Amino acid sequence: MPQDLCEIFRAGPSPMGLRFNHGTVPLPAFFPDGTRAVVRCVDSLDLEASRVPGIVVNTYHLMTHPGVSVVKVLGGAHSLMGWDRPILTDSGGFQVFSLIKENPKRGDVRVDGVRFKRENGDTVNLTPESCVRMQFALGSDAMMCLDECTDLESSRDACERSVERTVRWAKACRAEYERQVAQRKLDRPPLLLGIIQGGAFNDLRRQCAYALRDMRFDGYGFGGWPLDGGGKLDTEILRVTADSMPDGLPKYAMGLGMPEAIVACVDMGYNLFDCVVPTREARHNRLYIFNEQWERAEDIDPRADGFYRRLYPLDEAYWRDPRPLSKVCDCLCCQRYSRAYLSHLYRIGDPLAYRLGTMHNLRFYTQLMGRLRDLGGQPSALKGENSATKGSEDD
RNA sequence: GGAUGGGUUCCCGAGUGGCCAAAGGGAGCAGACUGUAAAUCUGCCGUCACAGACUUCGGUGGUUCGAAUCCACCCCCAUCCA
Repeated sequence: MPQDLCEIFRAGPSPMGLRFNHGTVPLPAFFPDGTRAVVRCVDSLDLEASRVPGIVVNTYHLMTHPGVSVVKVLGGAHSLMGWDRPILTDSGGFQVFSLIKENPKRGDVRVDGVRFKRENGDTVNLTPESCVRMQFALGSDAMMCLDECTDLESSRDACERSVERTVRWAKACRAEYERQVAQRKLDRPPLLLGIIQGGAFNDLRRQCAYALRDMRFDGYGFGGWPLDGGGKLDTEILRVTADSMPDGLPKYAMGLGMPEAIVACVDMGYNLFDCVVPTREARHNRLYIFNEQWERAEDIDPRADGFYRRLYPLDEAYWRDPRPLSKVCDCLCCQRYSRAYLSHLYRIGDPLAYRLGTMHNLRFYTQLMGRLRDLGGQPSALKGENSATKGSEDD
């Protein structure tokens, strides 16, 4: 069983980290989204410089461009991207939610999977089996089961159906996964994580979680959309779901989130995160900085009020500001350039602005995760370990 | 000196008699962004005592109930010919 790959939880009181085929990652960890095999505006050296421990890519989007077979021919996603740290592959289930529910013309959900309609008229099918096979072909370190997403507004009927499908698909994913592992004779197979649905209904969440636990996945994800229309987090449903996941395995809060949401989720037991916020917002003139009162990285306290704020580089206040974005940050931008220069780059829309901004926001997130580990409550950083620490974000 | 095409609100640029304070871009300003259809999207964008009024379409006169739109002259710009 791949269960023993999760050394984090085998190591007793001093856990080590989540072991992937491409390195061990101390938890809690944040993986930025590189949906289409690129974390937008930065390359893999930039990601390493930002101490990013791993990334998430998307099976559906890669199936569309450049095509899974292309990625496979090029040696998998790691080789394609020149990235040798862990890659988690998302299944594409979320795209049912974000693409098809927004616009039903883009496809439909069926009993045995999802049918996407491309703009050129082609249709592509995503089934639990094809989804798992593609994630193997991509060279995934950790793959997600195909699921059907709901949100807080979804009706009980819709959530029951989503749980029913998600569980059935999970079972099919599990079976296909076992077939692939046997067929490929893998001695170190990737991780396979199940996704818990159930919308805003506590009992459905538990029901889904327990059904998935029977399939003994290597970790569990909170699926769905735990935010209301105003962007407010439903902490109760997150907590109920976290509590229904087995301890000692990855608890992945998919798609979350804002810094304060991550802190709250870590306190609930979640230890793995991904989100587009740091990268997208860097491209949208929003940079994250820790409280400016703090002089050193060790001062950062993510549980303090006002532990961070957003800085808008276009703001006139920074046109002549010679200071770095943040005193406590060691990213390329903060080490080398002033707010004034960055502001100028944003104003003229130079791609360098987006690169530096993205690197900075990513470093903000990796620093945040590092501090959360240091301050405990969750398995702390892997310190002093030698060979397997290449995913570590710590200095 | 001659010919032709032009001069529109910060910029580019539609508009050739009323439905025009004037399309559409851009810039500017203000928001949004949470398993990325997102270097994107939304709103505002002549002035004011703001369900109304006032001032704008190179200038000055004129025609008309009514003109950015028609006429006359003038001033600029572009290209071409001498």
